[in-house]
Amino acid sequence: MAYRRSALMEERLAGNRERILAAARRLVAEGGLREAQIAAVASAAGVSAGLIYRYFKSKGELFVEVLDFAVKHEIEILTAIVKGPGSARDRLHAAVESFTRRALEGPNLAYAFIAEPAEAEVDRARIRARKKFGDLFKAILKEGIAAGEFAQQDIDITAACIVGAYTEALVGPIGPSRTGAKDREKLITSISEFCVRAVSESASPQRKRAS
Amino acid sequence: MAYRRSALMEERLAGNRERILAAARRLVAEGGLREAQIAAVASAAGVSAGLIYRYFKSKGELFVEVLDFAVKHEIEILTAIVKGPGSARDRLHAAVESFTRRALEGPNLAYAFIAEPAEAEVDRARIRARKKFGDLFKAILKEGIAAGEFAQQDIDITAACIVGAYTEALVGPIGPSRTGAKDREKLITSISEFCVRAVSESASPQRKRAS
DNA sequence: CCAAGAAGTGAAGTAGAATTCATTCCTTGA
DNA sequence: TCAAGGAATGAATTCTACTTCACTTCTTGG
Repeated sequence: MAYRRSALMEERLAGNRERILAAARRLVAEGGLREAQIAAVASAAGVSAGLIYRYFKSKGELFVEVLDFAVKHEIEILTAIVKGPGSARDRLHAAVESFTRRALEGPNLAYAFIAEPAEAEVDRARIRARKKFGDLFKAILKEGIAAGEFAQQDIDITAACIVGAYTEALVGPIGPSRTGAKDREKLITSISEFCVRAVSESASPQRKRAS
Repeated sequence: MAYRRSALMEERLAGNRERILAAARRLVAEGGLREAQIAAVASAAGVSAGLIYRYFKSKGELFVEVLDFAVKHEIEILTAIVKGPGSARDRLHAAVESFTRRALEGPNLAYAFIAEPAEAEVDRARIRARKKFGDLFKAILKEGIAAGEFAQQDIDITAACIVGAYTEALVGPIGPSRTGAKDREKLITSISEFCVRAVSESASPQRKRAS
């Protein structure tokens, strides 16, 4: 027995792992999953391509971890809003606003997580993430409907519509190129207001004909 | 000169072309662009992979044609609704309902055409298509806002939100993917109503900020 | 029926990325 | 200091598609 992991070594290994993850995160944020190839990640992390496979079973697994990390952060923030004070309407508005604002700040990260196709594993992780986001919205919807703030509606479908609405509205601006900071605020506000209106009772009755 | 295309032959060739396109369409509808590889299309069309390149310059060109075909059909139907009679609200409802109903008949086709990224050429075609859909909704929105039926809002962003909402609810991971005909009607109705509510003035005035 | 030439084939060529693995470099404990 | 064995390397391999092309089959007009 001439070799055993020392605490120092253990730390160094953990450092490697973290550096690989950080590099992957950075590359995705900068250029989307497209640009985040194993060779590029390795080079950015200052390790060899082969080493990545000592820490992660596959490329997919690495990026599932990257995605989960970001989603976890996102969910924490949104959960705080959802469980926080205020009317359902205000919280819904705040949640959408918060999400879209951060999405616009790290464009490609959001794009990657929302729309960019990837390995089957990553896709599955993305679906889990979307479900989690949907669940948060469902919680607000349930309360809002119970409180009479929102119109009667199917919360599953509405939650899907909300996630879809802000996703689509974001994908345009964050996919191809960045939008100016000025338009950005407008975009954030418009999306949030769209979502709030969408769940609220309409002013004029649904039946109403052109007047 | 011992060979010249006869009318019969001409017809046969056109048939091949059509069969290739049909196979591509079917594969996309079933499994998205992912599943629609040249080899698979060839096999589904009953021709060799090589033959496809006699009819289409590249994979991208083939799928641009597939996309354009579907979009053209869709646009025609929606245009008729948009330019038809009725209040803006009714027409918006009808347009979303019409689109979602048909989308449910071929789920992934809609998704692939609206959301799934692909070859650069296909992406460009997709962006054109999206713009066309967006323009149709924008036309209704403009009229509805002018007529006082809808709330004041940014029509570009709203149009994107509408497209995103029904897309996600139809084929996204949150919405139900395979449902019975009974739920289907519910889904169609819920989505359409969501969209109409989303553009209409809310019953209770909306605060700009939680105060 | 035959030869010219198009239609059609599908295996080989390519290309871009992921993954492996023989080899080298390090760390550790005796 | 040394050797055992893990850590790290990166070129070679594998994988997965698209695309080409040398060859075969079919159609046509004489």
